[in-house]
Amino acid sequence: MHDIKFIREFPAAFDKGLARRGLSAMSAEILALDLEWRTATGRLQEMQSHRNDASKKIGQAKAQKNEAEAQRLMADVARLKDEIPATELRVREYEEMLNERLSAIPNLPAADVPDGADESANIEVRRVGTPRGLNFAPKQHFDIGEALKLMDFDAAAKMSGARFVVLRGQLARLERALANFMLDLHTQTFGYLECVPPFLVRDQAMYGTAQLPKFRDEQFGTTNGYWLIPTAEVSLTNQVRESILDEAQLPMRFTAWTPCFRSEAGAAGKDTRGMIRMHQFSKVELVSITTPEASDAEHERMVSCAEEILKRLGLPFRTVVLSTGDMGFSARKTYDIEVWLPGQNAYREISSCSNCGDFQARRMDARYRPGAGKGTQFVNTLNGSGLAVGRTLIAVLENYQQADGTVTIPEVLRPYMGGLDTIALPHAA
RNA sequence: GGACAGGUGGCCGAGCGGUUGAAGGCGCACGCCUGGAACGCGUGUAUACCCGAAAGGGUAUCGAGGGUUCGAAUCCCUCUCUGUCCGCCA
Repeated sequence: MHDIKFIREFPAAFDKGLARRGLSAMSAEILALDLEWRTATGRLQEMQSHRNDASKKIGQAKAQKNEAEAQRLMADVARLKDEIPATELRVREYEEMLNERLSAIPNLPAADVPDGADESANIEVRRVGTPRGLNFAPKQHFDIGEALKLMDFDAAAKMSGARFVVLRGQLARLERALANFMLDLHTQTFGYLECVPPFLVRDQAMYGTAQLPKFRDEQFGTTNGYWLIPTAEVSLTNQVRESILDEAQLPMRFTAWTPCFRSEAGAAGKDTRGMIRMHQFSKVELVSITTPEASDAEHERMVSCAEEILKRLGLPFRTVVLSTGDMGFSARKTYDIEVWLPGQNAYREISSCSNCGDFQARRMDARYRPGAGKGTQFVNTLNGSGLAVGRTLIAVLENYQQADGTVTIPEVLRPYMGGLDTIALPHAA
């Protein structure tokens, strides 16, 4: 949500930010609406003031048993009875129009975000690790998984249709091992607080992190008003909604391993084979709540926490900063981490870390009290995958595949796999 | 699902339809006191929005939304959340 005061004060800067996102100028239209609202509000408050004044005097007159004076005042104020509700209604209508308008506008990009229309303008900031040379033709993860009889798309399709999978045996365990490894690193080394949050949330939570109102089609909802979270960002970030924190409590760092549900509307035909793009997948999420001053540094830190997972797993990756045209709705700046997939001979997104500034905080009404000075300020919120577990599993399969169809388990995961060092066909020994 | 009991400021806790933004306490801030502290004393301590250069003024907010009234924290209705007990249940 945008700050109407900022738009009033710096309309040109606001429009310029929109232009960088490829959007047309909106400040004039918004400010016209704002002026209507302020005019109506002024009028309403004048009438209310008048009424309050008269009511007070009526009270005094009655206390003094001056019934005639009371009657006179009551008649005087009677006409406000019609006007006040009508004006109230008008104020509310303007307010709603303004909110509707503002809540559908994406966050403005940070100054150091590269301009561009789409992902082709993204800029690689670093590349870590080198793809291991394979002396055979690398297979894609689904071929590896199906050959091992541990990844079953057909069984999943029979009960749930496309974009679902069943993992079994050591692959099911690998998923759990990856999540545990990630959680342990984030909690024990990086100081994130592990959470088990709700997977079903109400409208206002989805509105707070800005999945609503604009991205309703991409969500799964229940028949009785809940939404399945598309990411734990929603539940983790909304923990601080409608609250006023002490500056000393910041930064707050949360992590959670949760399932994520996405309808993938608009992704028809994309990544139809394999488990790159599922309706349901699991992810270890990172969320930070900080002061505005600290959020840029926290953003860098968060990216490095996510990267550390890949480093320890020995998976090659590159980190890119998204261009204005490729960023998500709430972000003012986003880094994507892309992991190397030999089977696809490509880097594919495995994490996305965004600094949302105070954009979500305004929607959630999440504030803090600065240690020095009076009043309250909106917190900054950041979120990032650390990492998408399903895609990490894919990356392990493809990068650690052997010519004989087996998969070596990365050293750091072996303690989580009961000491196992290789995934092979069951009963194949 | 059934039956009760409740939601008041950072926290606890009063509150008769009229000068209550809201007693009292705690906490916090500043000042006095002190060698320094505690104690004590004094003063001050909500949020959002509107008008204003500022000083300041105004409006709204006692879970939410409606209603009654000249006037609602207080009365009525609906919803919601929390607690307790019963039932059911992983």
